[in-house]
Amino acid sequence: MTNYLEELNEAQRAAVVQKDGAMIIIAGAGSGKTRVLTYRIAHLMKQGVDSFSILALTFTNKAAREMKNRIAKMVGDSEAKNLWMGTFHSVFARILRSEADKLGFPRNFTIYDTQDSVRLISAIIKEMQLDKDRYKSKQVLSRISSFKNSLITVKAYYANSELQETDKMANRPKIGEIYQQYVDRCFKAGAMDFDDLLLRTNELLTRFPDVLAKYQDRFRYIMVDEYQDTNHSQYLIVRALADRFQNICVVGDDSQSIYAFRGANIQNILNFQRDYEEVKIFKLEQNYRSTSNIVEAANSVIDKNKTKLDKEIWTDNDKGEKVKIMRTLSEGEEGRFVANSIFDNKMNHQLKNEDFAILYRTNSQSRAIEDALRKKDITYRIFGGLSFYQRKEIKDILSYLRLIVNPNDEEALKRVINYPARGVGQTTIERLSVAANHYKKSIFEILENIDKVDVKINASTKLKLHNFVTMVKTFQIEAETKNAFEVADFVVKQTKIIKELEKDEAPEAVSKVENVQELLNGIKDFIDEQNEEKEDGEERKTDTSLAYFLEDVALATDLDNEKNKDVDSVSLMTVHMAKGLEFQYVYIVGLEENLFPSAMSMNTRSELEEERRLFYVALTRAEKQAYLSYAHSRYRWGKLVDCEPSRFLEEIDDKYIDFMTPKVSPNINKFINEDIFGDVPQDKVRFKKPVKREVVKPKGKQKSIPETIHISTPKNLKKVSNINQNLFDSNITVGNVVEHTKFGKGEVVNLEGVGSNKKAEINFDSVGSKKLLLQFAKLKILG
DNA sequence: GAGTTACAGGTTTTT
DNA sequence: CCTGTAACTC
Repeated sequence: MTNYLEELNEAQRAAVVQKDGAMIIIAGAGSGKTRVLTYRIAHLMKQGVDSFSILALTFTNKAAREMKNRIAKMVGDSEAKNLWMGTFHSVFARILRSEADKLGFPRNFTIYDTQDSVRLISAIIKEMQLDKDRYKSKQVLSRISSFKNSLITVKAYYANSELQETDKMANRPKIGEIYQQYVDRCFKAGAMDFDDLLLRTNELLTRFPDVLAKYQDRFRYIMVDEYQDTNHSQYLIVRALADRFQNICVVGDDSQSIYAFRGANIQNILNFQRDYEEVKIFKLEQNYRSTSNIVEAANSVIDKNKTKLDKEIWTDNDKGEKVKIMRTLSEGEEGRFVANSIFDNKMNHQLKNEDFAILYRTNSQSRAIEDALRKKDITYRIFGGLSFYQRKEIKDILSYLRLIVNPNDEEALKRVINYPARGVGQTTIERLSVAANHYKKSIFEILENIDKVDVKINASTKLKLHNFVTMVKTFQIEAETKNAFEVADFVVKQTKIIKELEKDEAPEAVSKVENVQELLNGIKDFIDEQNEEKEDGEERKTDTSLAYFLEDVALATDLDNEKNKDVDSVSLMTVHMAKGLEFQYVYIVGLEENLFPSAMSMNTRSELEEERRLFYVALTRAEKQAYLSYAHSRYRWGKLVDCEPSRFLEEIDDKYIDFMTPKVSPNINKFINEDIFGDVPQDKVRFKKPVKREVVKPKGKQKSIPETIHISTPKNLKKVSNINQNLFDSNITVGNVVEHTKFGKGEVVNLEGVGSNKKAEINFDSVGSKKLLLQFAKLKILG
């Protein structure tokens, strides 16, 4: 091991060598926080601290993995392996598994994801015959979630008249009852939701002093990364565990606290000094990541926040280019600007795709960007959004696997009891659910005893249910001797899910089959990894591999997904997902009022300050250059809305920014084609009667854009649609790969005719060659 | 009970 | 825009 301490600056080194006691590291963006954390852990071990007694809690599993790898390089694989490292959720899920029986949960408890929770709450609301418009399941869940994060149990809720009053005033007096039902049903199903993983850990540590003592004794050195984003529940866990030895090191940056919406409490970091004795404070204020223009620009924005810890971020780095701001007319133009700019920068500076990131506030913004990147042939990768494991076809199979591990898992059961269809309808499920509540058993237990319980179900349905139970039991027997991959493969074959998917002739169905295949491959990879670890001496039973896999899946983030990692691509993600990452060139798009800052978060000062921190996080991801863009109009729910530039743009000190002038195409037709109609969905245009098309007059200097563009007056509305269609489709050339709503993918092999008679001969993968009138065919150009 | 269609309604952000 | 659900038919 080289002399790693010399690689650190003074402040960093001081933090690394501080061994005992409570300490807080205030780490500004790009100040080498990860390095300090990893070196500190390695340093502890070098000083003789047992690796088994170090607990490091990170924000993502990816961060934990990377840190572990870096430490392994310093202290060796076998030692690094013993470290307890991971997210709060994954570390305490592991601990809860081994202690589950104390809380009355089975060891193989299921982890409900948000979708499972929402479905369960919907079911409860329905069963209680409440008005589902007044009790919106998502809102109810988030209310319950906030209770749990504040450690307010059902009992505590009923003891708190203020909370009940709030719900009464909001016209939702039954929240407590729903909460009660929800907790009961989760318990009966042997399931914990995300919040339970923390809440139940608190319960475990409070109710069982011996368990608390055990883990206090084990974790003699505790580190928490991204402390500013911990919620009350997490805060209490940390405090309980650290109470005995008080060797607690928290790292964070109050300026980067962006998770208040899920219960994060910024006070945790602001008050840390009050919670422990003799807290040592370290401030990492030198930024190594970004140019000084970026650092200063970011500072000038975050200065507008009132609530913050005192610190001064500075850098020795070059000035670099100023932060560039680009105004565009539409989201389509914004996309093209980004794509062109990436293309140019790649050429001019010999960069790879992976040097670029495009960040946005909401996932739905990715679409326009994707289209533009595809047209420019720039490979990209989207992080977040609907994750692979949340897709219907995947969740269905996972539900079967979940049932094998835990047949009481009610949400899994309800998903698959009639998929593929086996004649068990809604009424049957409702009756079973009523019976289950009545007997205080799970639905599966009712099914097992279907002949002994009093439930109005006819004989033929009973037989079907019986067969279903037998099938699940067969799977369980398989799982006793086979590994997760073999079991999953068996399940897919037995249930004939692939055949079911193939019945569907829509083009999306093909990719569903592929996804199922991919899931199986993923399970196989997982098994291989497990086996590798086992060879290294770690014990792990094969028969639990399925349970482990499911846990992994439940707690994995999209960032953890290693798939396609090696393909050089531009990264697209929300600003939230980008926290902790860095890129040479960063594009932050959609800087408009009501979008960023979000319309939902402008009501209070603290909400707005969080949005501002979010913007700060976005800006400080950039190493060399940051581009900010906004559009004058954008489609929201299929409707064109006008936008105003974000207030955050004005908040940046002028010294650090440069306004870019949009390129104006000399060819006015091209302009019409691309900028007015290029990104308009056809069915919307039809109702807009664009006889005379007003073009928004851009503010500020703008060269030769005419104020009004005339288009030959159409005879009727249908014609309008055709004109647009032609403009739209005229981009198609021979060799293009296109997608048709019915026939799927195909290649354009020939074009003939003009105007509305223009036809394309397309060789479709699925149905072979077809000639289609472009006027009618809805084609999407893929490349 | 299954399958199809029509329609409402919903978007921040995620473990 | 997309998804989930209600209504309707077989």
